[in-house]
Amino acid sequence: MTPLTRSKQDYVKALWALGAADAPVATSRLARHLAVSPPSVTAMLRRLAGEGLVTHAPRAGARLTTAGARAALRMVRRHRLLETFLVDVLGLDWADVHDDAEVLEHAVSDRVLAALERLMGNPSEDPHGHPIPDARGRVRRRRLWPLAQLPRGTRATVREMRDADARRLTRWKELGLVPGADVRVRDVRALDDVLELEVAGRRRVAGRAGVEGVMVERRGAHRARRGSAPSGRGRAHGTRG
Amino acid sequence: MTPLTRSKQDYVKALWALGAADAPVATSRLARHLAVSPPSVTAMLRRLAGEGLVTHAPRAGARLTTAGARAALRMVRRHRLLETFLVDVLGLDWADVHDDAEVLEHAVSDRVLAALERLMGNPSEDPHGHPIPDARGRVRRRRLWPLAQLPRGTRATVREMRDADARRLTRWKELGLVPGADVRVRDVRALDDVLELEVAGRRRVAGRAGVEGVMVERRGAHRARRGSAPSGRGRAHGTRG
DNA sequence: CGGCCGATTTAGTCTAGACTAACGAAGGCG
DNA sequence: CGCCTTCGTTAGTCTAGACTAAATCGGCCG
Repeated sequence: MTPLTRSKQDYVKALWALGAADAPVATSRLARHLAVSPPSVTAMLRRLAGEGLVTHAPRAGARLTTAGARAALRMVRRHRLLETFLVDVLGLDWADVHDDAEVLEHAVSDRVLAALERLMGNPSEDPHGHPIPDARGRVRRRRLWPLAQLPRGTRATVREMRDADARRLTRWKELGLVPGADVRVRDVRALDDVLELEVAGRRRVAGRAGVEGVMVERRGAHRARRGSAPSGRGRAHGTRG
Repeated sequence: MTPLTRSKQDYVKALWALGAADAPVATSRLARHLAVSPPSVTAMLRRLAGEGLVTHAPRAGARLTTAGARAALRMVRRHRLLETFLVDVLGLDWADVHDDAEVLEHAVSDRVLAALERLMGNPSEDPHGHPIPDARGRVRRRRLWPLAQLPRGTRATVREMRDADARRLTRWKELGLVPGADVRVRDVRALDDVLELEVAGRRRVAGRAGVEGVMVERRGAHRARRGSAPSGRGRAHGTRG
């Protein structure tokens, strides 16, 4: 099999990020995500289908095949290992490493990637808390909830920051919202869309939209309630990390 | 100015490597060096000339302009910093890092490069002994001689290994020919093209061609003799490191 | 001085991947 | 039931960078 071009790697990765569960991904969504025109997507999907990486029923969106998912996870793994390297070894700002990783993930050889991994002691998650797939493409799955949707009184631990936007990440860090941080939902002012939180012991106020993408693990007595669905992956603006 | 594409970066770098002193570089030589057909070179030289990076009198070879040399040195700097990183930080084999650096030099951002440099404590040469240009593109110049051309009795210190071929580099390492090693030329058997050396105290025999590319600094009493010219840069098979 | 040879350039194609413009299907609404 | 809007696809171009085949330049030799 021909090795995938950079572009193809980007497409399968995008399909993986957008393809929650099993729903096919719409051409236009993929186009938007990749900042590319819809006809370009159609053309590329045809090529990828030809290589057995996606299935593409015309006018019905695209879905990764098993081989496609494998290729995608390979890229996710590379991306996350590289982000970890950039933050933990090179000391770059976690809010800021996405774009570099985005380029490097296509450039490092398997050999270099393995050496990086060894150097870092085989990390299991990246700086944003995302689990790093192993070399065979297996990812740890967790039951995570969006912080924005916890009911009042819940205690939880921040686990993943699902956003690649530097400004939001920086803001979250300022608020203390980083993987591992303890949070308690002091109050939910639904009409205002405002959450009153306690993060690592400090009171914080945030809009629901402002913490969209902060994923937590619930702690203590409370269990999931009717309606607050656990989430495996990606809402609207994605799991790009 | 548009940022250079990967290909253009490769061309200017090749021109720099092949353009000893001031002589223009022949199309065919460039083609061979880049593993590309001569017409492709002609076309690319025209483009590069259009961007002011080379001068290209038709049928008279090409030469880097000042801007072109700057661009080339930027790539040389990146290449050498990356090789140093791959060897000193990641622990890869020095014989083996060329190809990885060749890819990564086009991919790392200035920010990441700066962080790597900081991490390594601003190294001044790469694992093969090549000086690393500073951020402004200045390179330390040394008076170096090809080991293969020293007269009998000379003592010298190995400084640079000018070859990117993994097998030769490995062999040199086995012989003890690494930057910093002390060498003495015990005998020159000109007719056989054989050198009898003492490397770090051990006797070694090598063909002249076998050590082509090993550059040394002369030590002790001897001075340069008529005919053994000092060399700034590159012989036939290049300064690719 | 003419011819030949090798090096270079011209001419014409190809590929991946993008684009715009325009056509067609399909669901929501009047 | 038919129309309109939206989304997806088709059709046709463009770019960078490569290629092969063929033409041409220039120098060396006889």
